[in-house]
Amino acid sequence: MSPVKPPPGRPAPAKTTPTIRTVAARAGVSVATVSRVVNGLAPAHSPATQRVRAAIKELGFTPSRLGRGLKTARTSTIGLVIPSLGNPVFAGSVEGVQAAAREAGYGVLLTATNYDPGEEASALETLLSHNVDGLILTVAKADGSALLEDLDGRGVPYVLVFNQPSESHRLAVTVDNVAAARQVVELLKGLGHRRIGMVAGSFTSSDRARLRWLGYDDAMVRAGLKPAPVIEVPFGATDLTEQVRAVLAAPEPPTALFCSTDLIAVAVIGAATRLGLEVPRDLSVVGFDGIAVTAAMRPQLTTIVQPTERMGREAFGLLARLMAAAPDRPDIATPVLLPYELRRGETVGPVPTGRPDLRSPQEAPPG
Amino acid sequence: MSPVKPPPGRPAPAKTTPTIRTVAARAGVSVATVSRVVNGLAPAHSPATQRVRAAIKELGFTPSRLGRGLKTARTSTIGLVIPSLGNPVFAGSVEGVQAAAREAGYGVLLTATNYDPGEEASALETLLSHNVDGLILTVAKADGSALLEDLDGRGVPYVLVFNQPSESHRLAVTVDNVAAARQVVELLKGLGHRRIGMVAGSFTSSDRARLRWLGYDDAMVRAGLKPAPVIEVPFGATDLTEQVRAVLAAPEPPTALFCSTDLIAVAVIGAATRLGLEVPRDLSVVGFDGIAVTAAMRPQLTTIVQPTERMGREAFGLLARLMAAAPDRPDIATPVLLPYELRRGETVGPVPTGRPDLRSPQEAPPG
DNA sequence: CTGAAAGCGCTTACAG
DNA sequence: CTGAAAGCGCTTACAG
Repeated sequence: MSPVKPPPGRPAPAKTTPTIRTVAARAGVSVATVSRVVNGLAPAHSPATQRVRAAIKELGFTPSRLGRGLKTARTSTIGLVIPSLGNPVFAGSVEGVQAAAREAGYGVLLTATNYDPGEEASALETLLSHNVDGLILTVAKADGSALLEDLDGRGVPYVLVFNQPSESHRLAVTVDNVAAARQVVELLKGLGHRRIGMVAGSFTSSDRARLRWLGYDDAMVRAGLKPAPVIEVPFGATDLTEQVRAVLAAPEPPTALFCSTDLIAVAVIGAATRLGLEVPRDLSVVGFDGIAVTAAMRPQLTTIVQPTERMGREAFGLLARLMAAAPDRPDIATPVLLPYELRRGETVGPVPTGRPDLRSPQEAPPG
Repeated sequence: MSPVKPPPGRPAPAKTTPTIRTVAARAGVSVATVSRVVNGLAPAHSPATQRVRAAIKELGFTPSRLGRGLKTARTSTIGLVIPSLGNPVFAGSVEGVQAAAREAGYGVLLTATNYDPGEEASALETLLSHNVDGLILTVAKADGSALLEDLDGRGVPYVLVFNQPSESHRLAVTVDNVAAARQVVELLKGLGHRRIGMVAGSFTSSDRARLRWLGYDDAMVRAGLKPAPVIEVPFGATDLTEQVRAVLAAPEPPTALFCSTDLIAVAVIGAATRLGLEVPRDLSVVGFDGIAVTAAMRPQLTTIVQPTERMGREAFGLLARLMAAAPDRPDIATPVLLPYELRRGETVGPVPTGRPDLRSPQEAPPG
């Protein structure tokens, strides 16, 4: 009566997956011998080994990770926690982690937390309940994080990416956010800008944003310039017209805006355009991250390019060492600060000599 | 001699993870009872249950998925295969899958194939070796795929995302790519465009690209217009200046370009800008996908917006039904075609009346 | 060089 | 309602 039947030629796929026992029977040896062959612990050319190899091939046997894992307390699986895939900068590190992990025979269990510190804890719980051997994390903040303390206490190996902890015992792969931000300010200053503002993602969701602000603030002060109050915007916001209008309508508006991420920079440029300004003629804009799409855009975004894929790869490398080391020797590896690159792009230019006045009538200066 | 010692206050974290046996001993019951309590099979208020619950809490016990998995042949883990995270359109579906999976207590093992059909097979092997309960895939092509045949043969439950197979027995969550592409052509035609070109990602890496071209071709013919030969570009290319120059330097160059993805559209707009053209004044451009960053850009990209996160969620929903069903009843679910939206944006306009001549001198028309 | 046996942490008929 | 026991697929001392 069933409307669709499989073609009669194809028999029911009741083929049960072969186990080590099936293989042993087929090869006429014990399961121990099969296990040794699979793990490379058997003599390479003995007749028994030959027969086992043949049986494995004929049966298409793959050892179950569950059985193995139960015995060895290892799953060859790591957990990866990131704020969001919506930002391609994280996509880059995920690809790096994933590629390195695959080469090493590890699986990657992925979770996104949507920049919500509350979700971080539950994501971690989920991953831990899947018996991951280690973790690679990008969290809201690395310093004084109860979450990380907890992980330390449990003795779970982990490595941070993007986070830049001040406590050096926490392993992290990142760039020098402070130095990079300083360099942005210096570039802008070199172009003649004195009033440089900063737009940043929410500090409570991103210690990187805060670090970049620190670098901005420091460089401004050193250069004898007055840092402007930071404009914090929520992550994921695509329309920043009102924020940009507000900052440009101030009495002494900035001539350049440093954004803590490329995504914010794109939104700022979009907002400026909508307000009738042209970038960089009327306003210089700099981002941070170096996501691919900003290289294709015209004008090409000026930004700090992070080696995201490499960051992911190196993070897995560190984690692998950690997982291989005895649990009481976590000092086997040290934090990694990777080089970044300031891509000059086309969104910065000299100080505008005059530009559309965005102040609303009632705010216009006397005269 | 070790330079850094843990503070003496904190004892060595030798705390061994509690097992079902530990809990049983603590509560003075058998492991069977603990198992029943954990799985909600014990009487809710019996004294034994109470004691077990207390012991679980005191010990911080979480059942090992390895032990459970060995018994039940389930890992509560699914595999997710996508071409690349570099394209945010996939990031969206990944987030959807991941969120739905987490809510259902499933872990998601992620792998990217870099649009390489060869990597698809090895990625699948890796995932299967991790004993995933099911798979969600975006592959190069769904029709006549040896990979999918193999999966069918093995009886592994899987659901496709983005792929739009013509064979209806393959479960997929996608949009109607052909219809959407037609709609783009109709929009352009309504604006007066007659010479509409198409730039597409490599057909061999993406059956979606081919389907969108099919829709384009069909709509052109129906409208009495002449379809131009498709310009295939490799995935991941950010500089399309030469390709765009070539197509616009042709004798009867297109006045509008339909791109099979947003990322390609962004690159095409960048190339046009570099060539001294203004979009949409000199050239109309339409994308496909609706990735977030194109909403922030000015001019805002005209594109087909796919509900990517929802696609991911629905895919997991289908897979969950499949995994719950008996292996011989795969007909429990049917393919899902989700609605898309044509976002008008700002990159399309009327046919240009005149624009910079991109033909090189030797190609200039006589006179 | 190879095998018999114990055991990793669970679940689940089977008794009682 | 609860427990004793078998067994899921492996690995690994321990003998031989």
